[in-house]
Amino acid sequence: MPNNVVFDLAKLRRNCAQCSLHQLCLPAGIGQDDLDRLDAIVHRRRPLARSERLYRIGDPMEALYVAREGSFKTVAINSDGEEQIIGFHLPGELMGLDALGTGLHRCEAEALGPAQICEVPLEALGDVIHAIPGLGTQMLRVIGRSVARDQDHLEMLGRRQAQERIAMFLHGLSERFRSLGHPATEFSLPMSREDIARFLGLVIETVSRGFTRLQDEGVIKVRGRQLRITDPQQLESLAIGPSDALRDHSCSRSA
Amino acid sequence: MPNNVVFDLAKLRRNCAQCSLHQLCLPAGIGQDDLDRLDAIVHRRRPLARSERLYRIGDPMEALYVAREGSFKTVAINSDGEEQIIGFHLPGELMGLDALGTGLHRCEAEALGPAQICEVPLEALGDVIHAIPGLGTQMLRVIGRSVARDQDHLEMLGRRQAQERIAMFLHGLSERFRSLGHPATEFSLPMSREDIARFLGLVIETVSRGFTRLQDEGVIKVRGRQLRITDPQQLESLAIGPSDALRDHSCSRSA
DNA sequence: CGTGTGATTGAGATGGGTCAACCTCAGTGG
DNA sequence: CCACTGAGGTTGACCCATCTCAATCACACG
Repeated sequence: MPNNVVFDLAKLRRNCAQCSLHQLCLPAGIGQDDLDRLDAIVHRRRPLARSERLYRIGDPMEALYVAREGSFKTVAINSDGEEQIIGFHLPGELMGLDALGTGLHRCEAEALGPAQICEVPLEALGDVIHAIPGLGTQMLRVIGRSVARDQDHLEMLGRRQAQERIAMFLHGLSERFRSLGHPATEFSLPMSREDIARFLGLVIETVSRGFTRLQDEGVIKVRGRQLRITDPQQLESLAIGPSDALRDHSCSRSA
Repeated sequence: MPNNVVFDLAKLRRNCAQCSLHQLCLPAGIGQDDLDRLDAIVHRRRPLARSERLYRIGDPMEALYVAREGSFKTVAINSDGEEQIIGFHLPGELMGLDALGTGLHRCEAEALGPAQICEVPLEALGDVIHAIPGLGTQMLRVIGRSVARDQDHLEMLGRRQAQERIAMFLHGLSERFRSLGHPATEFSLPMSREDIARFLGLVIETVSRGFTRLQDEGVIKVRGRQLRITDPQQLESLAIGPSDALRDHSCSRSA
């Protein structure tokens, strides 16, 4: 694979520019030197197959990972074997922060399909953070986004009805695809219904019924994992501020 | 109150040693110089009264905060005004990470009772992190613990029954009191039933019933906010691995 | 053309939400 | 000293969203 190192580096750099690492290294107008230094420490790993794991619960933290191709899920498993999906990670998104606290991973990261990743070894990271001004701040920002996502997730599990959760999930996924440059209204779900259910704190049948209902309402069109959002507006209003949406309707009629 | 500055600083340092900042600055055998430097940037603020807010949603991030006396809650409020409590913060625990991502706070931090805090101004923090080797790593560790707590919370909201949630909550609170050097089996709840409900993703009546039921089962004794854990063992087995506990019982009898 | 895995659908059971009454107690004022 | 008041907490009755259990479907794969 490393048949041509120069070519490889160039390709890597191009990739970094369009993955979440670009938010980690580029924004403050990073120089070419620093960029090279960063590129030099980023490892690639052999491709992963579906259901292969990047790390398991209890593994010592060795690196931060970025999905380069393919998607991942991070899963927490409690004492009685129940799984809770903590997050899904599309190409360009970060994984591995769960071990920051203890140095041991508390989740599993599992490929949802064939995948490739970039890996930033932990010890190298410390050096580079010190060497490149602003990188530490940037990294905090990336971590912060991850924290924010967890908190949105919390809010969703704490207060929302099944149907709202499903709408929020699809809407969020659509936005993430959009920001990756993929079509936002037609894509294929990288994860199973089971995974969705365990992410949303629901049971698979409820997810299935929710999809069917959204389809009956003309909001989406699903067939297996293939999804088309036929009424993005409506999906959005179901997702953000469900009662707002209702209020909007009634207000605009009465006012 | 700041009648004697020298005395004040000494007191502050003593306080830092026993609050979560000690995990942030002391562990790698930090020198006296660095400790002084850290002490110098830590602000105190005037005492806060019950229901006063440290920051509000949308406020720019200015500092990290540590509860010094009294407890806090951090609350997310969604589009239709529903509140989800993201976390409770006992003395020595950190607040303010929620703004790392965007630089704007996405939660409110509100004092549950009379409280005092220490404050680490953000810009000073950056300097000190660079100046004190190992502090950055330590800070990542503290952040990691906060992430871990959010993920436990997620797991709880996603998969657990009301009664398990309540047991987990009380058990976790008890552990935190223990690690603060307070009695772990008898304490007063810093938050209302309402707050507990909104933290657990339940309604207040369910929390109340849950308490009553735990009391009927002889696990706790509650009167208002005063709580005694009469059977810590049983509480723990309800909290961690509910079905394990059941399995244990039946196994130990049959095997 | 079976066989298995994932998804959908239906029917029935139930945990916990909703609504409403009531209790407890601290604070206040007569 | 007692009655009133209001906020927080408890309890009960009812109901519904979601879970459970089970049958069926869809489709990929050997």
